[in-house]
Amino acid sequence: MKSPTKPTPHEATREDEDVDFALIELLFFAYRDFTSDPDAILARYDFGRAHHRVLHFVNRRPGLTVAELLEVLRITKQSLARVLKQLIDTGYVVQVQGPRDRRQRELYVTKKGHSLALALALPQSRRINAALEEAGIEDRAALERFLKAMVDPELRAQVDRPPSGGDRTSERGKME
Amino acid sequence: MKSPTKPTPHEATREDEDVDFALIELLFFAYRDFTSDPDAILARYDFGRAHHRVLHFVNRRPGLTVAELLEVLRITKQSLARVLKQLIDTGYVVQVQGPRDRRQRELYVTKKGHSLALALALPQSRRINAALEEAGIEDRAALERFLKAMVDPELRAQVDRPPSGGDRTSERGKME
DNA sequence: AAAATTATGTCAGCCATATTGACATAATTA
DNA sequence: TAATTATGTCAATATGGCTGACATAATTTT
Repeated sequence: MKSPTKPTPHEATREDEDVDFALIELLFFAYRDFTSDPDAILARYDFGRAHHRVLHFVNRRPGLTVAELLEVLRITKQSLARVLKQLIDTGYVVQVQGPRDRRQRELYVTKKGHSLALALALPQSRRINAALEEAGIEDRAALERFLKAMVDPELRAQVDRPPSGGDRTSERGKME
Repeated sequence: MKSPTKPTPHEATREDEDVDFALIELLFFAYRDFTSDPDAILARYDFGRAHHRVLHFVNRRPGLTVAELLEVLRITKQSLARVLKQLIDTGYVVQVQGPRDRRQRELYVTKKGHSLALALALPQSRRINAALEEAGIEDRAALERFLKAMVDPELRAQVDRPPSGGDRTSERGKME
């Protein structure tokens, strides 16, 4: 009857039950709105999400090198270049020659950059807090464990890297 | 001493404590890897993430109209156009003239589209399940509540819309 | 010391995905 | 009949990715 080449609508099948569409969609919607918060702010600075991500990680990991930033963002050098240059040219980020290895450029936010990073993070933080309360989350640690477990195992080191001590000179570098 | 115009590195301040950087970053990393799963598959079809999102929602909300799809994806008609056209031309999605309003085009996946949607969702679902187990999540409902609470309140209706009953003809439409 | 490697920067070009604004058509509603 | 609505399409533009090639300086290896 129905030629197999003529496309026709199709119903869900039994296998659909095996797939966790609920959480897949919830993650999509949650992240969609989570990232929408800073957009309005960024537009006022003629910045985009790419600038946001760079600024965020430089703020959180002061002294980060270019190579490390590329690994965290999972983008290429060329993709980073323009965005980073703009942030430097407009005084949000500075580069410092690496003390151990002078080829490296350690990245730091300026006061201006720190302020903007904070301003961008604030609405996101508020959204998170509101959601935690609204959902009546008691076990916040469980939520953190879940999100961390969503990360590729070999990349989880990136998650644990936030500026704990303050002195990062001993953390990185293959001084053998 | 230090001219205020010359950018210099800057330290974290007290306000940083008020911001939930931990969860902000966890969301970033979790979502980064969550979306990376389907990419390898999509590349084999010469599709991108835009195709994935369209296919996902058409699969999950059969009979969705173009306007509804635009609202869910939060993109413009023109952004959708090319991607949707490609999916239709290659037989993954079909349009059916709306029965109530013949201006509308109801969107449906074909069998081919359904298969691909499922194939794309599978690794994501597996990642979620692995993370739930690994994190020892007992209260899955709490996680769902949290994610849903992250969504803008006025947009939460979109979250609840998945095809529950199977018969969707009575769910939507403004028949009073 | 010379050679190889590494970290960074830059150039040129390409692609995917998003945007806005304008306009056309058909169908519905007023 | 007139206005509105749902969709489609055209043109132009922006952003943020990509690859490949090449240059420079600094470090490491030989």
